[in-house]
Amino acid sequence: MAVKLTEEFFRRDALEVAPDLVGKVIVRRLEDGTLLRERIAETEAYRGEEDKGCHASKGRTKRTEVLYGESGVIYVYLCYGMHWLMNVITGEKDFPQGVLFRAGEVHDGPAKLTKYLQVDGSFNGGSMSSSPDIWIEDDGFRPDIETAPRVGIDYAGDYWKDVPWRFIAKR
DNA sequence: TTAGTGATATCC
DNA sequence: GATATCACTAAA
Repeated sequence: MAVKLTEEFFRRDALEVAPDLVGKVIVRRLEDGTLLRERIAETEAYRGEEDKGCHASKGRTKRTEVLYGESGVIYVYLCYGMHWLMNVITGEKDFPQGVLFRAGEVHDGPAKLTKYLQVDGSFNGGSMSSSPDIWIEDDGFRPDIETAPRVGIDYAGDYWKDVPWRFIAKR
């Protein structure tokens, strides 16, 4: 029995939402009606302006604007000119925090996920809790979860790059 | 290990 | 206007 996650699910702290999302299923409906499903295997939390790994740490800009918005909003960001990374915003409005979808069970790697799901910049600012094209389901599966330091943010400094805000489903 | 890629931010 | 930076991947 699959339940679609609502905006309330995302309105909690990123550090609660991120591990809760592991084991959930991303469902993507393509324009021709095809349904793509991918169980989430790995997420990372980005939380607050003081988190040097979070884009919002540099202040509120055009790019990070959606981080400050409503929970459940999709934040899609083009990295290195060729990779779309997908996040969902969590927590209250005006507090920048979100969860990055880092890997699925099948498609391991943030850019591979978006490539498979055919997510691009046009999804930025959309909603994960009320969009007809993409949403997340809870089918009751509860994996064991491991934590680890986040990756790809060595520039963030000794403290922030080691914070264990990465959540991985055990196999 | 390194090249490739382009939007964004920051600096003239 | 120009340059530096980057939550990555693939190829070697």
